[in-house]
Amino acid sequence: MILKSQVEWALHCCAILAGLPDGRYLSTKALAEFHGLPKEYLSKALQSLSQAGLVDTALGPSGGYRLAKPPADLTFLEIVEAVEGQQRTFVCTNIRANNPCRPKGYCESSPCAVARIMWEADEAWREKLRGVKLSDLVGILSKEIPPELWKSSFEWVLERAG
Amino acid sequence: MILKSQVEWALHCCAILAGLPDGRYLSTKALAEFHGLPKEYLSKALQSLSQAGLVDTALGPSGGYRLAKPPADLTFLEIVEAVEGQQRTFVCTNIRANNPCRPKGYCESSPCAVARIMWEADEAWREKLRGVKLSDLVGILSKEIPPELWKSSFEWVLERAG
DNA sequence: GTAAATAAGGATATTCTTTATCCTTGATTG
DNA sequence: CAATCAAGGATAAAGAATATCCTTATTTAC
Repeated sequence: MILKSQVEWALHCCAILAGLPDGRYLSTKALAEFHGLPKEYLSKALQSLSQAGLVDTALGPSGGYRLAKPPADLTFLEIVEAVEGQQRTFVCTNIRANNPCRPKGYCESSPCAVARIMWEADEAWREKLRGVKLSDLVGILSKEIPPELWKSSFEWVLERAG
Repeated sequence: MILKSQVEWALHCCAILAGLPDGRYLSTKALAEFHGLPKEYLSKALQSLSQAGLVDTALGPSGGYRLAKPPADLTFLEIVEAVEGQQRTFVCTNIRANNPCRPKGYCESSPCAVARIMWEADEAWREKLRGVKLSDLVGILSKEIPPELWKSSFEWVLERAG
């Protein structure tokens, strides 16, 4: 059970978009080049973000993507779910229903106890991701990335932002 | 990102094995029939439990599986990881290393911040599963399952336990 | 107005994982 | 000695992830 690589891509792209000056857009091409990713396939991940309403888009030259809201209002969970979907990691196929001892027509009152426990773990995962804002990530990165690299990356992006 | 169906199977099978009297074994055939699962493939899941040391096995007629330790000492996490593996759900491919602005030979001091955050969420998921014992599941089931069904299922199992 | 650049998205292909099924081997029981 | 079992190897089918290619409509810059 492994998350799509697009999740990683989307998170890194959002981190870059978070540094974009107001009103500017960054294209798929620039984001793909910056991260060394296949442009066409990265585009699918960005489309997922767009469909989820997390980013705004603009067409034409100088078009591209920008965040739809401030980084402090954008959670990891939103980004992860936009790409990965909202489905739970544990799917209950209700195998207890195959119990040969069950009376015919017997009907469960509630979801399977196994599923409920697994879903609680899922929820703990989501709750953790819900508690991390994109701005938190940017804060960490700004401390960890050497100032020169931070600056040159910022300039690299600005040169390409429409 | 969805867990293998074998995880569900393994959890339900362990719940059944938890009710087995001391020293008795239950075969793959019986477990498959009870849950309506393909015997050969369920066998792979049970082999995973065996390899992880969570169950003991016995060969020959009256052979099969039994828990290797008391249900109160067996966690959901152990069962899930035995089948699903211990790999994290988020794999960091270190795409930051593709940043065209990076000086050559530049080397990261620590794992990517994005990965660290995602791994914390993974750990929250694991921690939740680590906190649930197989005996907790049995306790819930014993309250939820109608007494007659509980009893007839127990007898069904006993008839087939070697 | 026109050419270039863009997002959106449909169609297709490739690779990998999951989900099986079948068969052999060696051990155990009655 | 025949039946039953776990273990595990080999193989196949189905589905998901990972791409690539192409068309369309829109926007910008000139």
